Amino acid sequence: MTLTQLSAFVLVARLGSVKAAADALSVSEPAVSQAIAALRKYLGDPLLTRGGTGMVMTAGGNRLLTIAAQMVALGAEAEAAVRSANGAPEPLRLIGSNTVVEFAGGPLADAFGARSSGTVDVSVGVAVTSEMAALVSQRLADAALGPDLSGQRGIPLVSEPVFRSRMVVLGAPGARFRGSPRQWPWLVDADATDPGSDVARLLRGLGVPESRMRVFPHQTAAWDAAAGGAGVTPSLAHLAVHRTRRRELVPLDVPGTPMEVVWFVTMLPIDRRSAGAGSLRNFLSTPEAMRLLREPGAGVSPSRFRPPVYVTIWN
Amino acid sequence: MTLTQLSAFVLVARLGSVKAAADALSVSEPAVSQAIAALRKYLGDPLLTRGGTGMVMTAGGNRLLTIAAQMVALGAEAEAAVRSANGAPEPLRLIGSNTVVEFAGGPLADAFGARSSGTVDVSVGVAVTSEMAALVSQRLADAALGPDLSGQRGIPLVSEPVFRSRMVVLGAPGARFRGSPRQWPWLVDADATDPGSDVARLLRGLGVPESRMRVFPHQTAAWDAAAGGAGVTPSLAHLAVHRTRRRELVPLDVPGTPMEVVWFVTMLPIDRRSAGAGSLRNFLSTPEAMRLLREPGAGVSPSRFRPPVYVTIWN
DNA sequence: GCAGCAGATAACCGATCACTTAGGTGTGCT
DNA sequence: AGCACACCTAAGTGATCGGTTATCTGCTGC
Repeated sequence: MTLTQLSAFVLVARLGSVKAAADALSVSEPAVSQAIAALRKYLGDPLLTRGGTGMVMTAGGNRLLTIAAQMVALGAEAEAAVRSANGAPEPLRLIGSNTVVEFAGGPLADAFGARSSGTVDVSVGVAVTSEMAALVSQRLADAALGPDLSGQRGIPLVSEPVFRSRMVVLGAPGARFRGSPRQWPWLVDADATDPGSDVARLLRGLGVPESRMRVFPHQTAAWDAAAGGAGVTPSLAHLAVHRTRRRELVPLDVPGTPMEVVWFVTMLPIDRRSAGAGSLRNFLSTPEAMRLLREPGAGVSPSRFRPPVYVTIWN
Repeated sequence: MTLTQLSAFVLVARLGSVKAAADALSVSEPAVSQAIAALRKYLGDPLLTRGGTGMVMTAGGNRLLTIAAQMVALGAEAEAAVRSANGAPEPLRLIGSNTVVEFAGGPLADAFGARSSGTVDVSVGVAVTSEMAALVSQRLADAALGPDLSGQRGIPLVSEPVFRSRMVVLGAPGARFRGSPRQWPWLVDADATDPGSDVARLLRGLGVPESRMRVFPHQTAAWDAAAGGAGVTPSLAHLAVHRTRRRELVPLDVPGTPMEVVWFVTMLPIDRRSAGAGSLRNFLSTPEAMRLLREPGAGVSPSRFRPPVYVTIWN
């Protein structure tokens, strides 16, 4: 399986014809035909078969197309990235759990990018707790914002606390729920699906079964639903302060809460750290960064906005 | 540049040593050394240089690492995907603009997945309007939910209206803003950064400059900020109905609003459509789907939850 | 039934890949 | 200085890649 074979396949799939692909690549038709044949043999799947009008993909071919298209594109990207590396701003990849990124990701990236004008290019990603350590130690991310990761066996990482808060359980002022907390309807954000998150820990401690949870794409949506009386929602106290102050939501008396929560920043040891990562570390201990972490939901300017990407481990 | 060369590079970068990588691959040390040499020559960058302790990456090497790691992983994934294609559920990729996915993505995927139990595997992605047509026509997505895409030159796509709403501008009941709308503080979601979106069209029409916009990661966060009096926010009327009913937000009198907005579903023509895509099309005209589109923010069950991914074109 | 077309197969060829063994070179340590 | 270690380079080898031309096969349309 080579990249040339894959790009031949992608082209045939898109154009629906071997001949057309051969013309596009300006090679002979058998060259393309053989590339496909090699893939077929290697993967043990016909991938494309002759149909009445053009080539038609098998189920396997369909799967391959999306992946192969990415590989081909990445190949080109790799070349471009390396060639333009000198003089370009240093990329800095910051990952965090869902909640952290939702509230602090954008503003942090915005502020840090502005401060180190043009020399670093910050991007923010959402990652699962269990993969954070690996992502940082394998240099696929420069810093992780989330729980303490220093204890990992054999991986030399440095975790430092940057922020403390308390997790409480909120509900609409009027609403009453029956039975013990484990029977209440729990409205949670995506963090709850990450077993290593603080929310998941709290829910496990209370014995809440999956059937009593509804997952919302982000914390703010869960608050909205809770304010409408649909259930209760676990939340960091400082993030919901506007809601609690206006009494749209009030803290409920739930065993185990308020729960102490600490956010750590995790990086490689100082001597293996990139310059950008080092100055991010410094930035995180400034009052400005503290304020951004504490104050929920400030928007960023359009030119700086970048959607967070879900990062998973590419082993 | 071959996949074997790239995986050798990734391994050396991770282990920090050519020898260690060679051992891990159980080949001789020069084999790895030469793979790196070939990459160096091809890309014209040292990538890794000898440093006091272990190999240290150049700027170019750093860029290459992230991309190469993905390529290697995708290679393995491609094999697995094709090999397990028979009998596995058909993957169905639905893309939409930011707002659509935020409110309707999860519930739609949840409901459609449940209805066609086990035979399709729905995943939802966010895409930019300008890339939607290409993504669908190149079969990198099966359906797009967003504006009408049928007019594109030469690309045979079918767009059908599935939903109508009106876009209004909302603000906190008490708040007063000075001057003309173009000088107000506008709190927008990520859709506003997509020039093809309805929000961007509205803002352009009003002549709002970038400097007067603050971008929030999602619409709900923008509402929150607007309810706090920080500015005004454009929004689809039906999505904000809870807020307007509770009078946390009220519609403002802005020229050009309310603006008619229609969501279309775009797919390949019927004869080129996959089975899953066809039944998704049918599902979208059921009352259940209509209800999901109309009613904002229902959560999904934890086992079904999947974070939306940002999809871009892989050329 | 047959021409015409598109794709597969065959036979062949030079270039490169991936790997080996052998020897050269740079760096850190005692 | 000299040793040890890790990396690089050289030379050689079989396998495969990527390409060609020529030929075969299967389908479509008339």
